[in-house]
Amino acid sequence: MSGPLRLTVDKASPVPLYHQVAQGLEDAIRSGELPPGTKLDNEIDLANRLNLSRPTMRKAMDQLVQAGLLVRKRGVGTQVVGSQVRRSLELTSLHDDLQRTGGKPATEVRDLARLPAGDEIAALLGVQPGEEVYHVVRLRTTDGEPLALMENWVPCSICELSREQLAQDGLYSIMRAQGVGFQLAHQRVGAVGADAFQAEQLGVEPGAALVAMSRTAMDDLGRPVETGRHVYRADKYSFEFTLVQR
Amino acid sequence: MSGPLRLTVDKASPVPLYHQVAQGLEDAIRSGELPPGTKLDNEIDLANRLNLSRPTMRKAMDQLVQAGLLVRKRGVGTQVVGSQVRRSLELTSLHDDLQRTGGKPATEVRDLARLPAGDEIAALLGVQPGEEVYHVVRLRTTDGEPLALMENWVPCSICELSREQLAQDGLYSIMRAQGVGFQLAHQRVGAVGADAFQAEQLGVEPGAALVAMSRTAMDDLGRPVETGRHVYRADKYSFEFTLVQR
DNA sequence: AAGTGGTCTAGACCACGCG
DNA sequence: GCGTGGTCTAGACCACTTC
Repeated sequence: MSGPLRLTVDKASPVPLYHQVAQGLEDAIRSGELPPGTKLDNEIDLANRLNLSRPTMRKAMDQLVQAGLLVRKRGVGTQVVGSQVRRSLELTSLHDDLQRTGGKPATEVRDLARLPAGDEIAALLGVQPGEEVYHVVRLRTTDGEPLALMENWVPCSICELSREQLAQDGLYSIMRAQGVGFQLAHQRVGAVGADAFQAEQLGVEPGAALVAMSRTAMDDLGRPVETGRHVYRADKYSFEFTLVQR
Repeated sequence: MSGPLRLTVDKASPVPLYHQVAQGLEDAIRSGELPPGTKLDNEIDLANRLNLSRPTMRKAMDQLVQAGLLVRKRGVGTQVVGSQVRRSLELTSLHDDLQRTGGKPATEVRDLARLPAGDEIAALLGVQPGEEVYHVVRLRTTDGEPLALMENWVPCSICELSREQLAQDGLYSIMRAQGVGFQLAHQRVGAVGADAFQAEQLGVEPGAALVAMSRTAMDDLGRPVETGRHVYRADKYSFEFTLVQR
């Protein structure tokens, strides 16, 4: 591909240039304008054509390599990954994981309580055992079908939670609106057989396989602000991601 | 932390400077020399102290931010993430995922055959239906305990496989030794109830929850070179990873 | 106002793959 | 040998946070 590749950047925009370029390239790839296997022009030409410096151009391409859309090879060039399986699984969203499934999501609050943290939860949240934490249990449904049972703990010192908000807004939205700046999260994904309560809530047989996820999220100072354990119906949910060789 | 932080770089080494710095910082963090919550000096001072340019210093720190070890905040500074849960789960290894569990891993080859690709496998591998592919079934054990049942497909045109090699070396090692350069992989992780064969092989009850993983790996030209479906005993295996807000 | 990270530039040299 | 990506430099200006 040495063709035109209509792509423009707005140097006056507050959006970083490398981000504009990355977005434009990603759109071109996902739209099929740059089909799988297409060879891109070299970095310097591309940079010149957009009136950018090479480091800026490279930073844009770095993002797409990281996302698994481009493949670079020294001495050869850069190509669009040759596969249909590309999909959009960046793993970067710290928002609720369920947005992308389509359908009509709804959340029912099964429990909301303030209670003293047990040893395990206290350790995960980096607070003293006995310090008050919120305990939240929610059932997530799409189109009326149960999808996930979510149990979360949040230190009461960090924000305020109410049933009304939780039914509407998602835990992360509520916390973010109160000034909690999420930065990173550690996750563990496995499988577990449904216990009686989980089976009843999710509408499956006891012992049925469920996807189990534990997560601890941290704010911009690197301190834990939320931890949770979710179980998902295995027939309706799985985690997807892209690994990149570094 | 404005202390010395003994950290040196070797400008003559073939190892990139930013990688040396990232490695040194990571070691200092994991060893406890830089405890959770420690505030680092600013980027310019650090760069000067190591006789590096700021972009190089930043690139090193970028890696650790990406790995979830550091947290940056504009106008404030950079800190070591405040949590014990840090762990070493970069998700970067395209090697077999099982190395890190310790124990004595062993692999038994349950099947190795050349057969024409079905529609689904052909689509995943980007070959014509009916083209010959290897079908590999292996059982992975640690300390004699079954851990995973692995089923893989590889186009015969890409490399040669034998039972002897497979019992010894791991699929990826064999393929890499024959010039296949892995670059990225798409993975999907979920849960599934064990069928009769899986239950027998893994030593669990039929219907027991298993961790299910599907993966398609691609070479440096972005073409699929391997696809597989693995099931793991849920009590012995889970996937861990770190999400970073971008 | 001062200090921090976020972005960007315009060069440079090197290592690698290929013809 | 040539073209490619990989690395590195020495600056610059801006946006944001804190005091």
